[in-house]
Amino acid sequence: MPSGKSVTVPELQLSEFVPFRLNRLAAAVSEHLSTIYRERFGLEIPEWRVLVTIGRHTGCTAQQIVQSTRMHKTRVSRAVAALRRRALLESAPGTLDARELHLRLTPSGRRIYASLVPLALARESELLACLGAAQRQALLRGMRVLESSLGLECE
Amino acid sequence: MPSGKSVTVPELQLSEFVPFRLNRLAAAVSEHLSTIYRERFGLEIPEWRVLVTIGRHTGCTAQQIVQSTRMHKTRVSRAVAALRRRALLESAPGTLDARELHLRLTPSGRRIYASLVPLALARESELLACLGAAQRQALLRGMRVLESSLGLECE
DNA sequence: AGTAGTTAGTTGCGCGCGCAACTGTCAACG
DNA sequence: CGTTGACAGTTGCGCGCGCAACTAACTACT
Repeated sequence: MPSGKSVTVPELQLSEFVPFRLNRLAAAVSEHLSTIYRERFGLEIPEWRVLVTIGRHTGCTAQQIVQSTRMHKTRVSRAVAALRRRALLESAPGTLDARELHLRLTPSGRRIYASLVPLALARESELLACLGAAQRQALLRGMRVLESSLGLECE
Repeated sequence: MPSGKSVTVPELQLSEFVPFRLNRLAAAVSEHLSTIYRERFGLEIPEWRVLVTIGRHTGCTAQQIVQSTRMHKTRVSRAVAALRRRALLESAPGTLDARELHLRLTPSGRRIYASLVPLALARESELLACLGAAQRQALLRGMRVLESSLGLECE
């Protein structure tokens, strides 16, 4: 007969728990990055994502932004509205389908895009600079596998 | 004299941009994990984190939870209040310092803790199961380096 | 053509978050 | 002691988010 002592409950240390660590890491990176587009250009994350997506895919629709960023459609809608208020993008109803709005940057929107992208890419490089080349490759490959396993593939 | 063509603006593909990928990955993992503690136990993420932390460190204070989880103190305060409402934890003012509240799980809180932790650890294993042992090690090591570089060390 | 079902995008609503201000307690210093 | 400043924790407030419901436009089927 076993002793009266209760079974050992496995311990969970939050700071070693991968889901928690991912959240914390993502939050810290976002925080670090947000100074670029928030303080210097008054953009929030959703607006920044929309701006970048339209910058690459001129004339794309809100629906395409939803698919490529996996943001909720209301979030996209509000980010587009905010950018339109600031005259950083224009929209025109599609000729074939009048429901969809084709979006493109205005000159001032494109100006911000052009000055923001190099800064963002530089920040990304700084972030990864603490890793050796092989380590960086391994990390990115691991992330890719996780993304694929979770069905996060895009485009 | 260079041609009149404007300099090529470097392109940024969001789905290749590490900060975006980290956010998306963390959100997907949280979503995947949340079914455990939300649907089955009616807990939200902050409550789950507090529960786990107190489960490991009986008698700890809110301040210690803030430090070890890096959550905002108001978020901790509200999570503690929610758990107390459900009688999953008790609090007692410190004998040495009456400002701090020492927190510990009630029997029913400990029961939930004991059934939740193995499920969460299993989910973490499932998540990482798509990676080979070496790949997993490399990913975790890379994350550790990033965390350290961003000052996210705990305990 | 007319109707039903679907899709693109917007909006009202409730909620959880972080900020700032607050209460209560402790420590330091004259 | 009394006062001043720091600290633990709570609360009022504004805001951005996602859900659900909505409008408008397209498609399909009879």
